[in-house]
Amino acid sequence: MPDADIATLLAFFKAMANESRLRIIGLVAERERSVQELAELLDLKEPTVSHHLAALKALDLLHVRVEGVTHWHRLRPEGLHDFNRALFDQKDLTALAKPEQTWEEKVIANFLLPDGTLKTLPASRRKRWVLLKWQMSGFEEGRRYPEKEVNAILQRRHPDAATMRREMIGWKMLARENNVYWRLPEDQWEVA
Amino acid sequence: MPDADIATLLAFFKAMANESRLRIIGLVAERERSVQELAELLDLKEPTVSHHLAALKALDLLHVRVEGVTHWHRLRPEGLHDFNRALFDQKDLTALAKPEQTWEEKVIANFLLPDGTLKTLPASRRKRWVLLKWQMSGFEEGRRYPEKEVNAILQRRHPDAATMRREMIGWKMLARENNVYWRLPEDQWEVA
DNA sequence: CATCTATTTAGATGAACATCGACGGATACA
DNA sequence: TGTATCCGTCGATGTTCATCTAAATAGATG
Repeated sequence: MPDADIATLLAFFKAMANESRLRIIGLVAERERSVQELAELLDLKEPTVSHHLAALKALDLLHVRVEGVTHWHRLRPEGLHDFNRALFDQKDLTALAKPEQTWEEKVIANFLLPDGTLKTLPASRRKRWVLLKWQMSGFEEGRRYPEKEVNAILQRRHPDAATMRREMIGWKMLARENNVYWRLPEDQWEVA
Repeated sequence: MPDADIATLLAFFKAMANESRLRIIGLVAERERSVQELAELLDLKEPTVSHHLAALKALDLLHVRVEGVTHWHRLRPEGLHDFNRALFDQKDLTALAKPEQTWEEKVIANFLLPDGTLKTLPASRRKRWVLLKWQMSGFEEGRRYPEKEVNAILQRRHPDAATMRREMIGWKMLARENNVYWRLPEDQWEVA
């Protein structure tokens, strides 16, 4: 864990903010434990324990050794120490204030592949609007774009340029006349 | 914080397991902040921020300076460091396993009045079994008890000695012959 | 293959809690 | 004394999550 972004810390704290999971951590810190052993000690049903173990595994806090049908779990203490360092030096702490990834930024991050193109166009009307707004950075105000150029710009992100173009016009981000397009001022864009 | 009991840690993690509170911590780590300033920065209403600040104050994580009607909050970093030490030293960690008041101990605690007698005999078969096991500490192995003495011992906890006596025999904790009773070895007791 | 055991998945339920609007208390200031 | 500002309390509302039961999976064993 290089630096502590708020989402990572939040996930960690949520995992620890539960008595059952805390006690599981205590138990698997001592020695290997099976699911049913934990269930017995905690007075919970196996599915519940399994659920908690999955949460801890998702944070890479556990090591699992499978022996037949039995799963032996033990603590990976390095996992905890990573979080420890991430949290408690002051520099990282004030950084918690900054990283507000807004909802829109999260939407974009979620649909973006490593190569910078979009996985899909979201089904949700509002998310599609976010991605269209985002793509408007490809257009300068005061310039006129022939349809071929509009398509080329949009296809850098996703092949279905026709849909994106049409919706951009619907939201009044782009205007068209005689197959020539131009960017409208941002304060005239409609909002989702 | 002398040593990390599970309840204290749990309270701390619950406080941190929330994005708004984490971001508040980041903001008040930088400098003093008023409630409305935080509300603005977090895009929340004042009552919500007030609620979160109360949670952090309850853990003694904040310092508040009142200036007229404005409350300036800043982080008390020592607060965080206390929790840090409590958690991440290995000895304390496995200690999380111990404070198990086990389920059985909780059952006993729940049915016990301050004077050491039982409120009632639990309706649940399994809980009644726990309380019978617990009362077996009144009997020594290798000794023989006339019925009158058995009743006297049991009535120290609850007046219905007959029921308890009968069930102890059913669970093979006690054996009887000719109205004389004796304690059976613990590994022969049946379990609920 | 049939069966048993250890675990996981899926879906339902209930409790805890984050957030809000409405209101009230306190301080400052005209 | 009235009014504006800042904050906390209260009650309502919707969401998140811990837990359970039922059922599915998967290895072991006969």
